[in-house]
Amino acid sequence: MKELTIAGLARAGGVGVETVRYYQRRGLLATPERLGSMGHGSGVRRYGEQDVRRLRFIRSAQAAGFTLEQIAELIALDAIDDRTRARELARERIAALDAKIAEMKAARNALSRLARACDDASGGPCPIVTAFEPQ
Amino acid sequence: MKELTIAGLARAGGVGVETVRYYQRRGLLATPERLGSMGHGSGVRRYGEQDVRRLRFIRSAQAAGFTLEQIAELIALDAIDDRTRARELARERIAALDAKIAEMKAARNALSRLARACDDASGGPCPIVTAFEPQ
DNA sequence: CTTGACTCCGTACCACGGTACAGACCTTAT
DNA sequence: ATAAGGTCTGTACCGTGGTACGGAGTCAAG
Repeated sequence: MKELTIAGLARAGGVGVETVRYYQRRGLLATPERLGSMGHGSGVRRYGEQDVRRLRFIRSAQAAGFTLEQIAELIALDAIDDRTRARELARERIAALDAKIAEMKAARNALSRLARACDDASGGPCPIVTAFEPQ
Repeated sequence: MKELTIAGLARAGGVGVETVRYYQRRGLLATPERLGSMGHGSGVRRYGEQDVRRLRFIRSAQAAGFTLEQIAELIALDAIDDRTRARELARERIAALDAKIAEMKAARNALSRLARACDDASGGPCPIVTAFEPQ
């Protein structure tokens, strides 16, 4: 069941070994017992499917704009099944995401205008600094 | 023409005074001469429309995901009217923006699904940690 | 002509999310 | 049995974009 070393876990999650350790320090990933032929305290830690899923969840939640602290909270909420708070966090994130998406679309259009202005008026001016002005 | 003090400029740009100074240190904003009744070197710096526009440009460009270093480059390009490089930067940013927008929309939908799943199945499980898994 | 607010300048510090060692230990292949 | 290469722990450091602070100077109103 637990066959991966930390490097395998990191690879499966698309992160570096140091990042896995960092997440452990932050309490986002468990730190299993070291187990080896020499009994307690020696040997190497092993990781399994659960850990890979957890790691991938962290990355996805990050992509959704959650901070590591919020992700820690989500994981804790999942453990105790606190749906009310989870919904609250999700809805807050959705609102923030919607705002950010709108902002980025506006920026995208401003840039598009800039590029077109540069292409078109091959003799005229290309005022970069005004490219973001409203209309 | 130049009537604003640094606090006025900061207010006009929606940032703090310390942020204006930081941008000056980074070379994004000019640092006009101090001028006062006591001649050279004394007095207070004054800012005008140009500075306000520049400051607003910086904020917009930031919203578009440019780093302060890239913004410095854009400003320099504007000064020397290097349209080729400006177009290049704009197109790179547009591509990055499109990718990011798509990613955020996906995240938004995943969260939306999660919230609905929580609302609906009032008796079943609310698996937050699985909400981001593919499909 | 003082008082209070603002400016200037330098330097220090902050959060965030890692990344990079060093030095000891463990495991595996040869 | 040994050498190569991965692991473990602790601590230090990094880039980005600010934010805070101390002490001196300056300005504007009363």
